[in-house]
Amino acid sequence: MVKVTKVDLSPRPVEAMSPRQLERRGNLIAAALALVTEIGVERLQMRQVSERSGVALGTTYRYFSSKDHLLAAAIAEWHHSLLTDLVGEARGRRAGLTASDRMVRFVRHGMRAYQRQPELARLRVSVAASTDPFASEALQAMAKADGAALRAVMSEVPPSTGDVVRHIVGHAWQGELTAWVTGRTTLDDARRRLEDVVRLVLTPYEAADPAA
Amino acid sequence: MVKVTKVDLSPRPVEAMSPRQLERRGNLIAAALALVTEIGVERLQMRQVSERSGVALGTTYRYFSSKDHLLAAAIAEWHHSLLTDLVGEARGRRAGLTASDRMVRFVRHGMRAYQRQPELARLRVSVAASTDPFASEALQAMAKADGAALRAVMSEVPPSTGDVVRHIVGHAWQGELTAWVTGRTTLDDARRRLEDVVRLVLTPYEAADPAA
DNA sequence: ATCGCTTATGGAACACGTTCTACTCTACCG
DNA sequence: CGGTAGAGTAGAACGTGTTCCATAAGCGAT
Repeated sequence: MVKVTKVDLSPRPVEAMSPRQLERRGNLIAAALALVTEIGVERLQMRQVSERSGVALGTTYRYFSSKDHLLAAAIAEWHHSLLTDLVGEARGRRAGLTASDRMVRFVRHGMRAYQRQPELARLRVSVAASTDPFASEALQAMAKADGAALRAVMSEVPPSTGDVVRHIVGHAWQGELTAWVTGRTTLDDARRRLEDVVRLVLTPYEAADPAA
Repeated sequence: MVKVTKVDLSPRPVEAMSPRQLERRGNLIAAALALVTEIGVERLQMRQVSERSGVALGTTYRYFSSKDHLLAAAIAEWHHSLLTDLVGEARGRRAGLTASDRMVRFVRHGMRAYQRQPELARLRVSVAASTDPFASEALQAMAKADGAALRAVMSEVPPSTGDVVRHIVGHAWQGELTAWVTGRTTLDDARRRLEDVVRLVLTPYEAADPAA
């Protein structure tokens, strides 16, 4: 008798994984990140990732629905730790700076981080348009973390417009990064334009009481 | 005796093509566009495109360096005609509207066009991150046309800040489109947010003399 | 310990973008 | 005209993401 209904082979939610499985998952992500910084997204192959993390190729697809999904998880992880750094930095020098100044520093440091790891910038860009639902989910989580970080940096901007401002900065960041890694602009121009955007959109809050 | 240097097989510039070649090129782009709207980017295959346009597969690659290049050329063409429409529309109702209002209408109509052709929205998004130099070139041209159109719609905004505003709107547009086609947001939310962005960034010019 | 289920493994198989090969066709130069 | 270079054609071949299959572990319930 032949099995009529196939077993579900799409990735299980992370929360439902055993420790052993979480470890495998972590290894896959770590291997992907390492390989990306070593040889670049373009040359990264799923076969390498699974080999390096000691997992069979087929099994990799039980953890990540696609290459995009794996890459999205990888960049999300890195980006998350970057954000924590940046927020920590910003928190340190809160006093005496306007929201605009703090935000400019924030994105400047962020851009520098990507400058140091251009392959990760490429990774972020290459994954941003993925239509894999699991990858989308990971990207959405990343955008949410972004939003929280930006909110922390512009505490004095009221939530209503702050929301819009966050989208503006987020989109501009992504857009300039994309333009850079695809060779449509230089990194300096991208950085400059992103800072211009921040300033334009935050100058109304220049005069807000910075001591508040 | 074996040939040591291969013949150059990268696409020749459009200006240097014979009429016969321009026609083939046009057929390829038209076939690609038609197929995208019929079956979607995801299912489009180079073999189909070349078959439908009566060109050998290998030859296709003498006109376009990659699938991305072809798709970029295709969406650029469509987007260009969309822009012309939108600018025409906007020109018609110039009187009595602020830059902000005109721009809101502009992006609203633009979004509606993509709503009517969701596959083309997907196409635009899927091609935006391409690293193929020829595709990049096409995208850069598209961005330039975008800029010109936006400039036309916000004639009363001074060039210095207008430049930044154009980048903001352009990035936000692309970003919201991306979020939509990847299922991270609904079309309504995307449209709303894009309009919010436009308004936030153009309200300083609300008071500017609309009769100017 | 043993059944019975799920999960993992190794490797073959498949799909589609891209490249290669051998051949034909066309245009032009003498 | 005949010969040659370039451009096109049909289709095989190759690489890599993804899927499939047969088999082997892992592991909770009896």
